[in-house]
Amino acid sequence: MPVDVPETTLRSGRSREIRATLLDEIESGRLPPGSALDERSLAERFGVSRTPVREALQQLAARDLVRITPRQGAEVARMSVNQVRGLMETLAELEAFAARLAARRVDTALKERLAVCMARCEKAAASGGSAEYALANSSFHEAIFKGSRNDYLAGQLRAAHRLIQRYRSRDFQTAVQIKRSLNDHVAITRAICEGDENAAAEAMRLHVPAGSTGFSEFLATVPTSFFEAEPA
Amino acid sequence: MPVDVPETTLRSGRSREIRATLLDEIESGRLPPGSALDERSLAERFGVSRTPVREALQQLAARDLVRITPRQGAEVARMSVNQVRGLMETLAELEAFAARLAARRVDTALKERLAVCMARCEKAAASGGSAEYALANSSFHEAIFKGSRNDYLAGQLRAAHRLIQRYRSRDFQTAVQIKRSLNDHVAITRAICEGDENAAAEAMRLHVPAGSTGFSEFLATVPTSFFEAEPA
DNA sequence: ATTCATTTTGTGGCATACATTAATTGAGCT
DNA sequence: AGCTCAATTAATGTATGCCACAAAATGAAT
Repeated sequence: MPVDVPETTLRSGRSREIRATLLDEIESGRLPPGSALDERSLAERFGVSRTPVREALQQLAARDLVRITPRQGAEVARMSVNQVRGLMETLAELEAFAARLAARRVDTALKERLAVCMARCEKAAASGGSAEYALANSSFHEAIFKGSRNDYLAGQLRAAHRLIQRYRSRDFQTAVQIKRSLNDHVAITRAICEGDENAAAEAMRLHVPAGSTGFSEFLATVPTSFFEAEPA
Repeated sequence: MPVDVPETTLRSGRSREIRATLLDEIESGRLPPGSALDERSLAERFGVSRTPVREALQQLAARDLVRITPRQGAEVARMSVNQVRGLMETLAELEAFAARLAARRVDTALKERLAVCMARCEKAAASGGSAEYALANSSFHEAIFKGSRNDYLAGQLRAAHRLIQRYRSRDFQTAVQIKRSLNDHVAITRAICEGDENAAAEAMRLHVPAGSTGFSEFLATVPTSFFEAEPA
């Protein structure tokens, strides 16, 4: 089917574009865990052949966001309860370590970025928008990732967040949760700015709902269909 | 149609087979960082078309073992010195955390596995084989990964080891290094078996050449061609 | 001789066609 | 009717070819 006028002509990056779109839809929860990913449907939807779709799926599968069963197709990956627990446990530790490094290596640029993010969080908390606060919260954590000055660590943290995100989309629903989060942020920010590693790490560890008792509460909010049978 | 010898006819999993082979060759250092990965050459070498080769490369690229530059081809990924530093730093922390969890959750099965691995390490150290000790060392660490009872953490640790492995293939060359490693193992094993989390974590942190002063020594052993220019 | 524009060539990206296998359906039998 | 098994179907896996882009090679002008 010749597309008469080469309007696009940018014939590079189709696969990446598809991967990014699927990634966003999986992360946001529009494609919940267990959704079937039919190559033909996706190809038709994106107006391309199956080839770039397959490549996008392969890459997402290598990142554990998609599960490809040979000869049986692809679906949005499900995690077992134990996997979720392990991921949360590890995430808490990695976030705490990032906070520790940020405190160890803090400079004026980081302090300014944290101040900006905190202002944004407070504004979002005041306006009461749940989605708005979630975004502000992400920017706060991202600032700490960068502040750790450890690109590998930052990458691992982003990957872990991508995996857990869709299981957490129900966070920040209540004003109480937002208030608690904001208080934690204040403590974390102070510890980092004072260069107190241990305080920063400990404050962050408590902030992530895994070190504390929040995990069972958290699990209760996740639809059972999101979970995989145990052996994984 | 007679006279049709079915050759292999195991026509399923071509792509996975290729991926596994390339993974092994990258890990082992037979394909050092910077090696060009030409799709047509690889296809010819494996006796397949470019399609499964491409899929294997895409998956390896998603795991940061291969770098694909659009319209310019693939090569075995190089890391910048800063990336190596960050990876080692994170690896030390993750290993320490795994040791902590193993100490917290230790049972008789883990104690037995550790005893077996320690015996194997001592035997390898006595026989003096560098490659042999490296394998025994891996089994020791793997036992701790399993002992952490955290599959996600174990997976991240294995991935990190895969990334750093080819930069470390020159470890355990001298008897002094092996002796030091073995001493560390003794301390780690004792702490885990006693259920002393803090001691286990600290002993492991010192064991990984990153927390201690060993990093510059380590860097000195890596060929400069393995490194990427800084911005990454 | 050096530099810049042009052509050439090689390689990657995507589409299309074919092969293979798992799921499905329906006929035949108990 | 229920079950078994085979033919069909539908989807994945692989092969092949065309096209676009980037680096290398070539040639012209300064």
